[in-house]
Amino acid sequence: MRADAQRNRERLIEAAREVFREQGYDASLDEVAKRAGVGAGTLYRHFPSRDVLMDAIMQSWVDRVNDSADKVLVHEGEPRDLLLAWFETYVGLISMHKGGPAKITSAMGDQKSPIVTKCQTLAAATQRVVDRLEEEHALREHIEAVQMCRLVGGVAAVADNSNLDRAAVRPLLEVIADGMLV
Amino acid sequence: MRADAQRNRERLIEAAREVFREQGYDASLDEVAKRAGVGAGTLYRHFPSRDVLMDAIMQSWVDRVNDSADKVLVHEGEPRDLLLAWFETYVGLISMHKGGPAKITSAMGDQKSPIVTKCQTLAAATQRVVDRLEEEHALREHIEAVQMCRLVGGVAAVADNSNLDRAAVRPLLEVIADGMLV
DNA sequence: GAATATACGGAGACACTCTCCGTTTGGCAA
DNA sequence: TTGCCAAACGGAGAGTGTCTCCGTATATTC
Repeated sequence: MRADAQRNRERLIEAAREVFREQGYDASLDEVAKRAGVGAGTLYRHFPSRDVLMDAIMQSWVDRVNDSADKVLVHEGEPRDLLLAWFETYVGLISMHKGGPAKITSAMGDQKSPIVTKCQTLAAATQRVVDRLEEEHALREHIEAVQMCRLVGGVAAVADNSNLDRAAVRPLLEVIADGMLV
Repeated sequence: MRADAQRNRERLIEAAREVFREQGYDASLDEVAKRAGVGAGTLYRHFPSRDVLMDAIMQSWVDRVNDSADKVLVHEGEPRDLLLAWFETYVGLISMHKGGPAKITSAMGDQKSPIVTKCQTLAAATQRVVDRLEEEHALREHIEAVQMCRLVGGVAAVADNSNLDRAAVRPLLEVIADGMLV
């Protein structure tokens, strides 16, 4: 890749991160291009769709997901606490941008989505939590990581849309946890 | 209201019903106006926003919600079956249009939403189910109807976005039910 | 330093929302 | 029945956003 192309790509990602954080996932892409100081054509050449741009933004996020799972899994204690800690972490991770929860959760399981890799990262991290709980025989049968992602993602999407705070989300997560634990 | 205004209003609702069913909640409103054979101005005079139009479409739906709750409540049997029957009914009711689940669920609890009345109808129907289950002492403590609506609505939204079928939704609803029952 | 592939920029086509205002019409009073 | 006018209509067009096309500029290679 040419040096100027590389530079523009990075500027665009940085600008998009800013704009999306300020205005949510629906922000104008022309605004992103303008803020990056490039033409609209340049943006669309690098990132043919909003989703591809989103995916690029989230590179550093992948590391954060894995770190968070590590952190949750070192905690010793009740399975219920572990599971709830992961749920709250999960909600936090997918709620970085307005509209994020719905976007990510609806891509969950769709192999053709531009953000598959992100979903797989999340699913894999959740799988680690599931594995741990299964070792401890704490989970009911037939509970799969993808179901966890969908349920918790659904709650996160509702919370995102309705501007619910942590306190309102907690009991919803508790219901899900209680429905999954023996 | 003048006779022509009344007629146009009805035509618009009918056209919107069609267009939204075909193209989802995001369909073009100009298309609705065109299909109804009226100008855009007429549409916006009758229905200042998409939500107000949505609300009008759903008039007949209110009756359906109440009928459905009646039907579910006559069934004798295990509390779990009753609850799951209501959940599946609920998902069906809010999934009539693409984008409906997210729309309805995010308006749940927002007093300023143009579709409050619809949400209240749903919440009231759910409350009837909650009341029945509480009579039977089948529910855990601190379970509220609005939480049920949010959880089940979240699942419905995910299913809507990801095109999940009934079979994939069922286990998610079971987790929620098990998390709520004693 | 010339040649060439690569990338840039932004004008503009297209789509959608919503408003404004000149025109038309339904309904009532005489 | 007629004439009036408030009520309602329609659609052009302004505002905003998406995305493409292609003439121009520049990084890289030899």
